[in-house]
Amino acid sequence: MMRPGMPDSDYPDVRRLALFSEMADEHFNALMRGAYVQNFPQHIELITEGEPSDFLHVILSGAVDLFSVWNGRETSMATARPVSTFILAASIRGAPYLMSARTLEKSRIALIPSQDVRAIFGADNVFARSIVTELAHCYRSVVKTQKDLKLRTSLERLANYLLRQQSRAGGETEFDLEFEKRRLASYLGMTPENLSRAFKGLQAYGVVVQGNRVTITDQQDLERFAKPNRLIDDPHS
Amino acid sequence: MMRPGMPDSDYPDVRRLALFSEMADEHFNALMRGAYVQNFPQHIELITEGEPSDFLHVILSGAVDLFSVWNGRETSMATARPVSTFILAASIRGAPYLMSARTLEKSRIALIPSQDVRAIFGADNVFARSIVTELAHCYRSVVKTQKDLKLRTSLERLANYLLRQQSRAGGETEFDLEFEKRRLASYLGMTPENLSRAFKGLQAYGVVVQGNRVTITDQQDLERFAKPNRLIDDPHS
DNA sequence: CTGGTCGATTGACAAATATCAATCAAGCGA
DNA sequence: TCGCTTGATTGATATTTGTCAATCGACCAG
Repeated sequence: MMRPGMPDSDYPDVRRLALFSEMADEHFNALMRGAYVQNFPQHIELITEGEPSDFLHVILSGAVDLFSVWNGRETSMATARPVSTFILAASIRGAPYLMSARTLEKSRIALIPSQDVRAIFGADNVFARSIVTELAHCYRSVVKTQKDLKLRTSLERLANYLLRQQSRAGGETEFDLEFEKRRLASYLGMTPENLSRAFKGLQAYGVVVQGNRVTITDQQDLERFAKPNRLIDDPHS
Repeated sequence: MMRPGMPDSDYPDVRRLALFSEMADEHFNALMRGAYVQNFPQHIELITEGEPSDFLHVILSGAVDLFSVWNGRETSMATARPVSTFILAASIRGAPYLMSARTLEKSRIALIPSQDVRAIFGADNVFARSIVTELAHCYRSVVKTQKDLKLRTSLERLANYLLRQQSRAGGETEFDLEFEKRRLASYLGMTPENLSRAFKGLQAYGVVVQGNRVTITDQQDLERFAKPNRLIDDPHS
């Protein structure tokens, strides 16, 4: 592993995160000095659930899948994309990871020792406030996902997912799925076979899929079916 | 509504919560002075999802159901029992509630203005740290619930739920379900009809149910089926 | 006591979802 | 280019779960 000392060139990207953007320079620099940066190839397991959490992770480039396993079954819980942190809660609590993490592609990851995070947290009120905001946001995200899972059928989940992606892509009629369909299926809580059928089922509402490319020919119609709701689908509210 | 000023007699109960137990007296008292306390009858809706969150709620006695609604469907997300807080995340962020809340029985609830919480948060580092700990705990709880939902069948969820309840009840062979079966069903993500059948299905593993009373005649056997896991079922880890 | 109400249970059936096996199609290295 | 591998799709089928209707049973008010 590399020795502490994140390259200065990575500072601005990290600094731009809401979690770090408001804190004092002095404290930010202290955090960065203790951090490692590593480049990982595709399909590397970064974190195994159950292990003690020693680092806060910041993904600088690439993509990371957060997943969980039980009794031989596996499910994708979330995807971390640059630039964002993951497993903040475990770091803060010093508790074991609840999720595993693996790279979906070649990824550049910064590792900030959890003890440093906790130390700076005590020294910098602004940082403390940012952590609270971030944690509250994470919590609300999971609650939304849980509502999605419990209140909707798989077809409805897919329809709303597509609308959210479309919105993320700037509202364009056409956009690309950001990852493999098998992972999307797992994320949405269904099998790959069922995802295929669900896409077919949405043809009736103007959804066309060719490979990774999705076209929404009649957004109104899809929305009438999907009934998106800001308390589930709006990532910011 | 009562005027601010929580009765002094309620102070100790609130103070005992991890969220408030470490903070300075001065700040705690300031929070309490701005708080209201109200007694609510059974089946009163305290909070409606989507509304702005003006108060941090503390349940002093009784029980509160946190639930969500979408497209005419409803699901129970969690139960708040004394003494604990709920909707901390919404209060902190000043964001709309993601869940509704209703009393399950006659309940006594303290309402602490969110703005007071945010003010004291800025003034008291110890309190800030407690909030972070609490939020991280809440986040991890929801992640566990999501793993439970996505990785297990309804029969497995029920089996593990019973083992958790048994543990909560001190590990006794016999214990009572803490709420209506229809709500339990909703909490576990199934219909009441299916819950009935699931209980029957667990007879094969030594589970006996009479009304609200559950007897686990062969814990080993039930555990072999349920395969409890600390990263899903341990509320503390 | 006696209806009446509400939740729990049961059975029959329908819908949703998963599983298994086969095939298809794109990407890639020799 | 040709196989080879991997993921996606499809069809057939099984399992799980939900729905609907009926009944049961506890509790409560009169």
